[in-house]
Amino acid sequence: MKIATFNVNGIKARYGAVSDWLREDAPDIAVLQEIKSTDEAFPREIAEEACYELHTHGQKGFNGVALLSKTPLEDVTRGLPGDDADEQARYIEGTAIGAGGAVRICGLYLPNGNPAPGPKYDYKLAWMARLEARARELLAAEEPFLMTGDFNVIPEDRDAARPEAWAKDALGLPETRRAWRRLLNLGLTDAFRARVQGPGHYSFWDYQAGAWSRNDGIRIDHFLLSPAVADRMTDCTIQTELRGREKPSDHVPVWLTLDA
DNA sequence: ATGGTCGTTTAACGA
Repeated sequence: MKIATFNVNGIKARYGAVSDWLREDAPDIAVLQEIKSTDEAFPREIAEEACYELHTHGQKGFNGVALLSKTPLEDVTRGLPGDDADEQARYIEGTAIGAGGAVRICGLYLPNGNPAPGPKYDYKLAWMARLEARARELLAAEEPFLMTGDFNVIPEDRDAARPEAWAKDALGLPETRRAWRRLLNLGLTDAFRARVQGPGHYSFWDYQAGAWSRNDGIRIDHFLLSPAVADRMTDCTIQTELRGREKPSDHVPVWLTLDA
């Protein structure tokens, strides 16, 4: 089973790119972020024409996440538990039933948090604490799961071309990295880092200042795997090539392959 | 130190 996460930066602007990607690369499950669309305005035919079941959790103009699956997902839920007043569409879960067993897919678009310090950074840290609580629940239930999406977290210096440029940014601040390590310390696996240790592997390049042409990137799109799912991983790769195409997103897909 | 680029929505705001 192949699962891909992709921050598309607007599903309408990326209609052609995402449509081509689904047909050519055919993930079994696609986890999308920043659809920037309401559920009603989402172009459903992008999924239907490529034979995907579609589940969206959108809002007008900003944020928004989606799950696309070749086979039906069970128990789809929307929103991250822990704050009933949170109106931002950043989280969706569904259970995939594969030959290797059931996996709970948690798709997320973690808050950017800039400027830091400030209320937006407070919201990011509170959101990360809620994500940790959700991970604890799933671990306690012994439910195999993965959390994937745009985490807006640069885990370590090797995950940025210029780490010094991010040291005081909400994506790279020590408190952000501590919250990330709390997730790892629960026993979750950073899938890409379990496969590749070296520097120079990124998933985002800013549109500005020729960041892509200078390979001035950061790795912020991740897969975190529960122990049972980590045991099933056979590969994890970044589809860097997509960033060089016409009218790209500023993020590229990250892929996870599980046995069966 | 500033501005540089996109997407959504149409004057800024978010990233």
